[in-house]
Amino acid sequence: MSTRKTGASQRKPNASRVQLEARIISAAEKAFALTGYSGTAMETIAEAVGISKQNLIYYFPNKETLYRRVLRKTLDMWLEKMAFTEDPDASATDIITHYIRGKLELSYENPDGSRVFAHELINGAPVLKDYLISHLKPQFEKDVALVRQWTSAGVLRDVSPEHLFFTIWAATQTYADFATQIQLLLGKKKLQKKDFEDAALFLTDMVLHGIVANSP
Amino acid sequence: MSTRKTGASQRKPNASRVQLEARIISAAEKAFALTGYSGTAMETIAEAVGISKQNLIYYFPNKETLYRRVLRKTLDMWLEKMAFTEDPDASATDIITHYIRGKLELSYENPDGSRVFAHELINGAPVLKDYLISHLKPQFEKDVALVRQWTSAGVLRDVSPEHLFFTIWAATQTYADFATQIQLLLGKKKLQKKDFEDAALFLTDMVLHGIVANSP
DNA sequence: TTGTGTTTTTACCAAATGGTAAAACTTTTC
DNA sequence: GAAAAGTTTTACCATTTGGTAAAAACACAA
Repeated sequence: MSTRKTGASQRKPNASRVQLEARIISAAEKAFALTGYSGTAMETIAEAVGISKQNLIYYFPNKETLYRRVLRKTLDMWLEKMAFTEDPDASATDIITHYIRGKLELSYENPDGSRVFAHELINGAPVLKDYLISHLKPQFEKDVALVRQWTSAGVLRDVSPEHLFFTIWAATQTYADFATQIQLLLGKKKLQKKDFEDAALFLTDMVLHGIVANSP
Repeated sequence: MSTRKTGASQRKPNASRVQLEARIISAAEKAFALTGYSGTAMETIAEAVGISKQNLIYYFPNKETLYRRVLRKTLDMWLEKMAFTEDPDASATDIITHYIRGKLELSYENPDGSRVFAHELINGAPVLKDYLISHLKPQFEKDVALVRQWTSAGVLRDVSPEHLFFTIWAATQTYADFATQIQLLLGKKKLQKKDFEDAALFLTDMVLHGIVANSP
């Protein structure tokens, strides 16, 4: 009874388990984004949340579990928006424009998720490999086929659909992953929405002019 | 002849020492590329070279020294080839084509260096920040100015030079950094020269069609 | 109040890690 | 061939890290 809680860690009085877990995942994402899996200590994450390491382990029994949850959260977000083939009536330019903007929005809204993903990929995707094969690849092949159709129909010039996707992905993710470099070169402290808007304008413009047949 | 006996530490650049250092740097590059700075243990590097950790420390007194050497090696390579403004008589399309191919060659020849660089940037460039400001930024601004001139001269359409560079950098580096993903989606065990050639053809084609004025 | 399930804290620990100190061994130089 | 310089090995060590075990504190219903 006399043992008072030193106000060191201010718990939210009504923080439910789910809410706390969300806070943990968010903090973990930030940490993994910065230093990758092996470079991130459980204690660092716990500190960021304001709980003890052992308490963190109570919620996520080990580091890998937490890491997988973080990855899954990002991937779920991505799958939601990364769909390419959606509206069969939309034009190729509309779909591509929408796709580029969607990916850029993700980089803007969830840069840390993008960075965790980048770490994982550079690492050789030890955790994500299976997912990439089972989920990303089929989607990719479907989208590639659609681009090929556009080319057959004379809407697009004859370009490699695969490399088109690689380029769009790279160009959109770079604003999250390499934000430091871009900020520095643009002379800004932090990338603003405006910068992402500029990027979207440039990218859609160049890509469409670059691949659409008979473009002015 | 003249070997002085001044008590000062006088080491001569023994050939074997230089060779061993090169092997160490190469192994360290591979290791840092995979797991980043904090995720890489000195012992892992030593094992890869085939020497003891203490012996490694004899050559590189601490991890940061080794890391900086690895970074510097890559940056030196990059600076050599990453020059944009070179021949004042070359056409814009020639220069851009050459630039894209050069960057893709670097990704092909030194993917590990690219990955170390990627880790460092995602980390917020704690070590490289100064270098980026002092070396990369001036070069960048010079190149941006040149692109702007091309636009003024009516050679290029009015596109953002900054974002053009960001896109080219991202698109070329992705073949090194995210090789795992690309391999997987292309269904290849390892990226071959052919794949980089395809990437070069696609990228130069799309970029030039995308930004050159009056392109067919 | 008390019993029960949940959450947090306290106390440890074994393994890994970056690094020091110095002995032992090898090569070079005179 | 011995001193000097250079290299490798051996022996440690303090700290960090992921993780275990269990006690303590808390929430809440009967």
